[in-house]
Amino acid sequence: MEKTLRLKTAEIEKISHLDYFNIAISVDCVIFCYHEKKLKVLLIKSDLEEFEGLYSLLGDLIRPDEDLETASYRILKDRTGMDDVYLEQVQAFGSINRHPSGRVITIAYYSLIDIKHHKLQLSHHDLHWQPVNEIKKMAFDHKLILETCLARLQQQVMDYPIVFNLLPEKFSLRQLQELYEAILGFELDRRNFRKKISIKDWLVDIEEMENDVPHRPGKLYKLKPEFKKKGLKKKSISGKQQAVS
Amino acid sequence: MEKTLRLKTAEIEKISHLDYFNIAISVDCVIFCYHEKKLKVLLIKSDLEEFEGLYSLLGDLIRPDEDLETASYRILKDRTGMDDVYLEQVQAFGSINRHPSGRVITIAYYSLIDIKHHKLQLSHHDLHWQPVNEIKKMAFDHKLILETCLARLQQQVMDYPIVFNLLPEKFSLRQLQELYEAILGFELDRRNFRKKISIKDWLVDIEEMENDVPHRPGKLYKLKPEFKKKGLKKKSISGKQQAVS
DNA sequence: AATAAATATGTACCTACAACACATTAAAAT
DNA sequence: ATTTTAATGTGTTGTAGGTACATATTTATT
Repeated sequence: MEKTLRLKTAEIEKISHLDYFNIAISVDCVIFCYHEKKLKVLLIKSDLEEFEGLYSLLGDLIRPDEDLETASYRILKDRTGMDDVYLEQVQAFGSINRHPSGRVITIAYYSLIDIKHHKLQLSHHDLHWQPVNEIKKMAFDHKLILETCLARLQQQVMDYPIVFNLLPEKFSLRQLQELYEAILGFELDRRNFRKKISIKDWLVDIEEMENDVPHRPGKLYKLKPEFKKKGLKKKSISGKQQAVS
Repeated sequence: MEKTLRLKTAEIEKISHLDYFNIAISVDCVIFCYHEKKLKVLLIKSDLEEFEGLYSLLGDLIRPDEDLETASYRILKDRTGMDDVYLEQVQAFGSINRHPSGRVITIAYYSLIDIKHHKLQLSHHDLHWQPVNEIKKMAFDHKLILETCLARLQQQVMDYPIVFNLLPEKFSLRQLQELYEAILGFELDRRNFRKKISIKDWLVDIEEMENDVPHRPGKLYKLKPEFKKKGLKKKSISGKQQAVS
């Protein structure tokens, strides 16, 4: 930041039309949902001719009056009508030629939304929920961004209670396990999964049973209220507290 | 990226002097070293009047012809003369008012360098190695950035062989443990630490002994060659492979 | 030769995880 | 009404790793 440090406001204005400011900054959102037992991502058809027929993530340039999170939430709100969701920054992507029309550095976020709570104008906007494991090619470097965000989600999913946006209020352990399998991409042992989850102490047994299943109904659970919404707590290292200052 | 998507090059030029491009992008590097049994960070005295007397991280605006990593390595090279180091992106910081002179979004990297291998012009440039646990206030939001990067380093240090840049080629297990304690901020049990490290299988016993210590000398070790330089491998989840496509 | 201080290694206990088996319940089929 | 089916719910065992803790060994110092 040294060079920037030395700039007074007047100087900033002087160079603001120079090359340094010919870099645009965007936010791209990997919006996950869970539908038909699959993990899906919200995509939009690219209308850049370079990427004809390909889909891209939802994103937009950052506006001067909004910070990064605000920009991400704006995109989410615009596209899904929802803003009460889990959202996390993953990484910045800044290869020189990642955007064919100019230099654009993008900051990737992922979020998890309940497909039932939102009203998409899917018909209007070339918007499309695509199962993640069926995606082959995407516009820009968005395939890489998607994979990076998915990997991050997979890392966090067992440690933090973040996926409950993707399920209805009340759910069975089977539903939860199927969701985890969709996210992780492999099958889990039912007994071990239940043990793992019960140790976490994230759920409340609400003393109700499934009633719409064609077999023995399972118990229904809710996420404990203290974990609702943005429930990311950092794990402590080695059981002890770290100290910075 | 929808808006960006729709831009042709000509359109980009048209709006390139508008507000959207009045955001500057920088890279800030948290450069760690290990010296006198302390974890230290390379800082530079701020000469912004708003931050008189405070230090800031080393950073610079990103140039149009370089990607994010290149910019980080440039800063490292300029400031320390070294480019053969571990470097990792941590997070972007983009609060609206984080920079008093204008809108600057910054992408934070951290790196680990061996203080003995570099030639700083400490006297010239107001550069200064500051122990991390003695830092109280910094310019901009750099205290937050530092803490975020330190937390990331602390997360990774036990899982990946990344800290060996900070030690001489040959080192004893005691030296290594002291380094870990400096990074983590708390003491470790000697016997358990040695066990943990030996399980990792990162080190080679080079059949030499310390000879400059005023007590019983310990064995010396080297990092296995396959982990030299940038040795970050992602751990698999739950022992199985993930699949995206 | 005795002392001090650090190295080097080992044990016991507990927790977590993976692989695996069996009894129970409710719906569906006979 | 009884049997069958398919899922739920709960164990057990073996293994690996983590934490707490003790003892013997080696070198320099006194």
